Amino acid sequence: MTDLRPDNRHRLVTATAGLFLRRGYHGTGLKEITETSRAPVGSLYHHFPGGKEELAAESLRVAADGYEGVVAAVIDSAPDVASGIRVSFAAAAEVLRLSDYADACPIATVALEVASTNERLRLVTGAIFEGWTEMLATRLRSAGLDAVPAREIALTYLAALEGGFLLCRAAKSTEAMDAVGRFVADRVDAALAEADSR
Amino acid sequence: MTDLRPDNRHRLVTATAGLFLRRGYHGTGLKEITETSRAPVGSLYHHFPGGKEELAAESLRVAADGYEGVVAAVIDSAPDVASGIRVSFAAAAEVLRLSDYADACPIATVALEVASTNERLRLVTGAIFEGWTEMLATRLRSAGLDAVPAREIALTYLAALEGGFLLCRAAKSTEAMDAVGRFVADRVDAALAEADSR
DNA sequence: GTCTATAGCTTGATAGAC
DNA sequence: GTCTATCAAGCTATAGAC
Repeated sequence: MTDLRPDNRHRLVTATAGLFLRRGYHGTGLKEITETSRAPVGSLYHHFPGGKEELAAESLRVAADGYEGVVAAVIDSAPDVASGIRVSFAAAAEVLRLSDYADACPIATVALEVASTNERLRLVTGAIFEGWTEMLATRLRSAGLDAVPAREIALTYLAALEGGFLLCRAAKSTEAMDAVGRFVADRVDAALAEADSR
Repeated sequence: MTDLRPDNRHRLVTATAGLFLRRGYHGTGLKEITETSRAPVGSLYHHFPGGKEELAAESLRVAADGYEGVVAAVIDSAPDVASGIRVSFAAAAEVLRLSDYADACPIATVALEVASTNERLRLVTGAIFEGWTEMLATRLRSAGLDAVPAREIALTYLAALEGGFLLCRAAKSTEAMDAVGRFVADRVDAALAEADSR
């Protein structure tokens, strides 16, 4: 997990993303960031003149790109979208269990923290969720759904996954993720069956 | 919104709950809490010897009880559970819009912040979500569902609502809540229809 | 029980040598 | 670009008068 690259800027970004995942925005101090990335404070302010906020914006975007890539790969490696979605929920539950319920969405905690207090970061998180939704909607359209139901199901998938992460972390149990996974995958099956029958 | 009771302890709790809603746990300082509740620091530590953590635990429980009461009242005032659930999603979207996307779940932000960093508060948030799930499952059982599907749908309802809050706040749009509301309510309709036909 | 003052530490940010 | 020293302001918590 530790970044060994001799590149302060890169290590600052990955360390920040990792700390946000478990501690959130206000729970992560610059001291902790510079310590775990082994970069001096001056280096942080050289690469990110906007300070913590600017570093946070870039870290969120990088973490989001990585997460989107992983989810897309999981879905695309399945024989069809519906089973890909089913597998992605199972994988989310498995990662939660293996990480003692720490590794969940790299954006959600910060998104809630900044939603009403930091407009710049709120826009960053909004754009990330919009990008994820579009990634999913694209795959559902490729499977035969019209644009409107594809977007609706994509939003429902994402909301269910995020709500599942929240309930599972609070309970230290994967029961909620298992329940929402079944629900969403069944819905996708039904929507695709209906589209095929036309 | 401001509490006018001449009771320091009570005002501390309600002020804390209100601040957590918009700023989260680490984003809320004791200074802000004592200022908005017009209670001195000494009074805080007299009533809550455990400091911020103990005050937070009680504030979360009080806010959760209030929220559960409102949701239960909304659902119970509808002619049946399915339409009650439909109305509750519409009400959540309406409150979001009216509050400029600030008034959402009073627990979620803190729950994510503490999930991997504060075991005592994590247990408090876990118990709250469990209580809400049971409140919903009870109503679904009363409507005719068996215990297992009732619990599954209750968990899905809650996860969808929480995920909807997250996406709506980040986007400053109710699109996600509208989408998940339709999906969950339709699913409840289907489950109840199947139970009735037996 | 109420309240003020303040300790002790950490925070985000800056200045300036190298 | 890198790094250290340091700042002012914030934090949580405590002491002790009333």
